[in-house]
Amino acid sequence: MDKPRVGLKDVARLAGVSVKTVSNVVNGYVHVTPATRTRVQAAIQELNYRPNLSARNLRQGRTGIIALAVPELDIPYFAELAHFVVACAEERGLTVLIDQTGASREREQLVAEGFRAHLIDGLIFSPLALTAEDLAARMDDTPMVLLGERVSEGPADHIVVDNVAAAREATLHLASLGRRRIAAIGAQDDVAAETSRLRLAGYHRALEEAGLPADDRLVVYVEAYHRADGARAMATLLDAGQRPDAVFCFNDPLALGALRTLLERGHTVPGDVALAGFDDIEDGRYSTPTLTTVSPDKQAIASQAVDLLVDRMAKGSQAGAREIYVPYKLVIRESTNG
Amino acid sequence: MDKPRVGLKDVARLAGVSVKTVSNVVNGYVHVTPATRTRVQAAIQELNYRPNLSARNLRQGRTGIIALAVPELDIPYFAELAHFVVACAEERGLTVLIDQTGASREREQLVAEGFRAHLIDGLIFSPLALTAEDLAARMDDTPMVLLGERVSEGPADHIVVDNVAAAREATLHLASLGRRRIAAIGAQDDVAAETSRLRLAGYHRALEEAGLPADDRLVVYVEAYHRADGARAMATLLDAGQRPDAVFCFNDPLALGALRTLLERGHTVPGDVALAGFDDIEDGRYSTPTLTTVSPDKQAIASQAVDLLVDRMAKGSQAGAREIYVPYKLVIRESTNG
DNA sequence: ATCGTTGTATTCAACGTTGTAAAGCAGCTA
DNA sequence: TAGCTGCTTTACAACGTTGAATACAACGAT
Repeated sequence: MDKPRVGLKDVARLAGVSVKTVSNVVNGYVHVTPATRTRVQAAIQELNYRPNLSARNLRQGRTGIIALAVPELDIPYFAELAHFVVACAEERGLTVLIDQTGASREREQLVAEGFRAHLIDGLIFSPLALTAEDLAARMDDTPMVLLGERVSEGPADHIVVDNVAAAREATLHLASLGRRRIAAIGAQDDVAAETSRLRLAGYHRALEEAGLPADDRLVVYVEAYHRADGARAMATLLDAGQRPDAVFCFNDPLALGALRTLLERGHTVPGDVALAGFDDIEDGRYSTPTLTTVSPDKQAIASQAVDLLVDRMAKGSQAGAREIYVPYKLVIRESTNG
Repeated sequence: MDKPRVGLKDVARLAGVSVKTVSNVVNGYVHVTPATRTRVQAAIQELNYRPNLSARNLRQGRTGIIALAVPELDIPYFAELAHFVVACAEERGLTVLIDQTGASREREQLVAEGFRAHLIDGLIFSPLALTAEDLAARMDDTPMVLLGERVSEGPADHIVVDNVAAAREATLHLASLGRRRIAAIGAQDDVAAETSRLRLAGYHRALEEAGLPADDRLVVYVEAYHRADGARAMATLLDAGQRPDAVFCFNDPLALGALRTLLERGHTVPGDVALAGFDDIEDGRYSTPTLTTVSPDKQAIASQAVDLLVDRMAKGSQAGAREIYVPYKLVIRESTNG
């Protein structure tokens, strides 16, 4: 009951040809007699031969595997993104291996350092905790595409959503409803929290443009971007007697958490408080009320990322760092339009 | 600007030792002089050497990679499961590669056929569309653990939640609230939809035990298990004038979709209609009302799956097919307990 | 002095694959 | 028949790694 471990060699012996001929058949090389081809294929069938990818990769120096490193798979945004990335990669004959960094700086450094070196041909990386220096100090030369803010001057490509503009647009939308006490949930202390900073900047810019005063008490800091954090943040606001008449949350789970707290305490949405989120995850399309949100084109993010990566894997580090802006749109739903 | 491609050879040359010695250092072999070890490590550092996993794997016949094949990553249940599997696998030094089958029979067959053969050491597979025959006909001998119903007599291990018992318990809970017209959303026509069948069986058993008549008009069939399907199913029920006073949905997204339709049409939950789901995804913990649901121990599912797989990868196909029941509990929240 | 023993380092071959170069073998033309 | 051409097939080496076998000291015990 041991493993036969069939290789080209075995197929070759059975078909009465050389190893290379079998290899040629497997790879669809043109100049093979139909007769030979048939015979070889029969042998392959009979032995249930499968090419050994490790060997092939060793020979070719490529593995056909790319890694996608995200903070957590159970954050819907990343799950949806992963879904698209896996699909895009497959179209291009690539396999995706998923790393969860848990948003820990240590794990992210490991990823950037290339601890998967030689196993992956490229890396799509959505760092959260990594600083610009961390990324700049990267030694590994595996091609990499970064998702999210441009945090480094290194030679890595970036796929970016214009967070400032999007946050501004969402906040202006709230202001356009006549709301004057517009809160923000999702600010972060962390030096590395670039995304948070940009969305906050957009929020502030919008307030200014709308002629509204910026009130620090309406900006709530959070640890993470889960529903629990949003719920807690909203509770903090309310407990402090700072009931806003609108809230811009820096992502959808935060908004859904905030929504929960509001409804739980008897406030109406959007009546008492209008609510907007960011990311357009599926949950927000079926919550009650449905959630107004900034909808980045995730399909575009995924396909651009894969395209850029494939390009860089092919050409080596020829091109300088590219930065690609992916479109987004503000989707207005019930939570601001009851 | 070409790739230096450093290997043991280069490190060896720089350190002035043999290739094998470097290999020994890398692998932490005991009998190496501290002096030599230091020298080699310095060389490794200087050249930024990384072991080539393809080569190592070729040599050892193992890759350290396992695959997790699930229908879709953007179904929260699978995303959460993937999260745990990736984490468990990592603890055991394994890397996870994720395949999305899209619940297509064709893709699932491909996975079962082992199109990743020689790339993965094992497979954790959550099939949806595959029939028992498909699985029985599997040629590939990569160790495999199946998640979900036992659909085959083959030599594969199964991790199972007692769907009948869980569905029965959820339905009985609804009955215990005094509800008499209890609907079910999530039945499926597909021959392969074993899970759906079992949950339906549990539902029927509960009705019987509670002395309630089974009414076919209260059982709604769905295409898939997304929120959209649940919303549509609920609309169908209501449009047919069959307003139930409780609904057991075969998973949480269905329930959340149904909830959306109910609220949209002005029905109260749980006042008019009590609602229970299955899977305990995060969304249900923050919806309004929060969702009563069957909560399978996902952490246990993941760790058991990885354990079983590791075991089988080690021992070859010694043991017969094992079947492991994972605990679940009914979590009662607002949607049945307003 | 000889023999093991132990610790350290090396050589060799092999894992399964494919690129390169070249050989074999037709069917031609001259 | 010799020489050419184009198709088909082959032998060989190499990718980077590690297990097995082995060489070489240095050591204590006989």
